[in-house]
Amino acid sequence: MRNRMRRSRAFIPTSKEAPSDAQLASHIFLSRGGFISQTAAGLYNYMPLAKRVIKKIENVINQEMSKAGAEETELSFVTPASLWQESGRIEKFGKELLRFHDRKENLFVLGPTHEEMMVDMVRNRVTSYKQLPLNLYQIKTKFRDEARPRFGLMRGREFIMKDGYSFHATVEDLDREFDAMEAAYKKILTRLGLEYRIVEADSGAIGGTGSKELMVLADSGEDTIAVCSSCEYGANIEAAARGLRKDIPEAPEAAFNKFQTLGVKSIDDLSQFFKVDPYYTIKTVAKRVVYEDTTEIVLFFLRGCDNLQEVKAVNATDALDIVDVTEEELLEAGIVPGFIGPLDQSKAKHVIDNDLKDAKHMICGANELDYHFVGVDLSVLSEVAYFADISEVNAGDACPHCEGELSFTKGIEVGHIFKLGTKYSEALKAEFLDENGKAQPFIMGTYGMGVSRLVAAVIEQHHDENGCIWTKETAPYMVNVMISNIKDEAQNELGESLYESLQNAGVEVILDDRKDRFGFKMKDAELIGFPYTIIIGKELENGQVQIYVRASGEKITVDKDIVFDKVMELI
RNA sequence: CGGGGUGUAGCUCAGUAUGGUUAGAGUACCUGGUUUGGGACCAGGGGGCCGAAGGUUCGAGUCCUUUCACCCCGACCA
Repeated sequence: MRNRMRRSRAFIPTSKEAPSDAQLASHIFLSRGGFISQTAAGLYNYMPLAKRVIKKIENVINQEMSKAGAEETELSFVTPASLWQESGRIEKFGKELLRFHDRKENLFVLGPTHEEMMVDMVRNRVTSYKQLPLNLYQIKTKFRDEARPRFGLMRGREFIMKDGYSFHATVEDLDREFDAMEAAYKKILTRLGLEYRIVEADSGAIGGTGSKELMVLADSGEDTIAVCSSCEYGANIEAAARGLRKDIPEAPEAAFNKFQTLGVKSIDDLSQFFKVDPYYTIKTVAKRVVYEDTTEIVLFFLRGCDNLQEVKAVNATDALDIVDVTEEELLEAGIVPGFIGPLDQSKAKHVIDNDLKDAKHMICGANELDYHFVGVDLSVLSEVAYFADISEVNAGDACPHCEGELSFTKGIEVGHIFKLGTKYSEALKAEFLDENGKAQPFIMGTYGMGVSRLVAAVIEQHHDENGCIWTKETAPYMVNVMISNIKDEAQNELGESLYESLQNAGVEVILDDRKDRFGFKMKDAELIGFPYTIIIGKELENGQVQIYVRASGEKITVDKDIVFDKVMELI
């Protein structure tokens, strides 16, 4: 049977040059390799090769979800805004929600995630604890009108995501399912051939607990994650915790006193002025904290050697957002920039880092121009002040779980799972009757995985200067049969017969039967990244062909009669 | 959403300070020929509303105004 998986007939528009705006390897090679084409900011067409890769990733996800007992669904992409009003998220999501009216002037949004839709589908249809648990998912295009889409498939406005939602009668059952989903996600990433890390994360605007992100490790990743050198601990820097500090510097002995410190404002100046380690100084970060309808100045206090982690700060203050504050605004509030200390609780709300609880021998601002206190003992504040974890971990800090050390690495967030609890089921009044006949809101979990982002992530982790290197489970074609010179009868004949026998054996194979020269076709094969290319060329005179292994770059010379068996063995 | 940049051939870009033949190059494409183990060579050829609208001018890719799009830094981002 003849088919069209011939390079001479296929639509695979490769090119030597990448779009001028492409920065990431995945963006460059997916564009050059004829996988994707851009239509507008953050919008891409998937050309045949990309579509094949996407299908392969989806297959792996479907298989593992099926094994884990989850059922596939597909919800409408256009969703009524009324559901978003019901959950209260229409305001929170803001401009990322693309809204529009239909001909009857009803308001709709393009689904950026489908909690509301899924809960709406299930409510009043699942009404008894006997019907639980339930795990439903879909793989579908999502749309988020990102303020700044970038990096090709990595961060588009339109993207494909697998989003799953589970419904439970008890918290224990949710915990069980959550662990099962984590295990399934690990299997998926392992099968796709990715090196990854599961990290603790901030649950963000969607709310919930037990938040974990699946990070594909790559230098180009947008997220910074802290990982332990000896145990499994890993966390997004937004949520990373640390153990007790071991090498505490020698404390400066001094009785409580006020010192004149002319013009000494920064931590650097301060530690030099008093010749003490910044560990014993108190850093103040003043911010304006934004709530739904008000804002206020909040002072965050940390050890001089630490930095404020803004996501933690937002969580600690229960705020919507945190923005910078100007010196003028501080002065207006009676606060003296450069000389702020935690001993005056009257001017603004204070949040003190946990690591400062009961700290002694400290140096801090005296809330008076050009004066600092030394020998400060913060235990006086233990009962009155508000303490929280607001500091960002540093490389070299101790692991919170073992004797190891934390270091930073970059990751691409390809999955996020967390426990929603009853947030949406309560808002949408989705309830079931429990064993006592009492109405209870569903206890929910949610499990997301970025399919189109995974396409990019595979390439970020697997490429070289010549192009893509697809893993076995992601390759658009496993074998590329290349006829070096199509005018050569013998080469042609062998190419055609190998092409056919591999197809009959169920191998995904493409035949490069183009009239181009050897070098051109090799470069093209490397750019696209087929795992194996059978080179039928000059060596055929000696009855031999070569198998080019894309990942290693090696060329295995084999007798033409055993090449089929050899390939079947390799793949 | 703030700050900046760029729009000229399918793609990558010159040309715009100082307005003036028929708007260029490389690459890709078509024809013919030579070539066939690392993105070949020779010859010929097609391809453009110079992002859009308005204006200044005898004359605008070039100057002015408006607008749209795309990109970069930041903010944002289940």
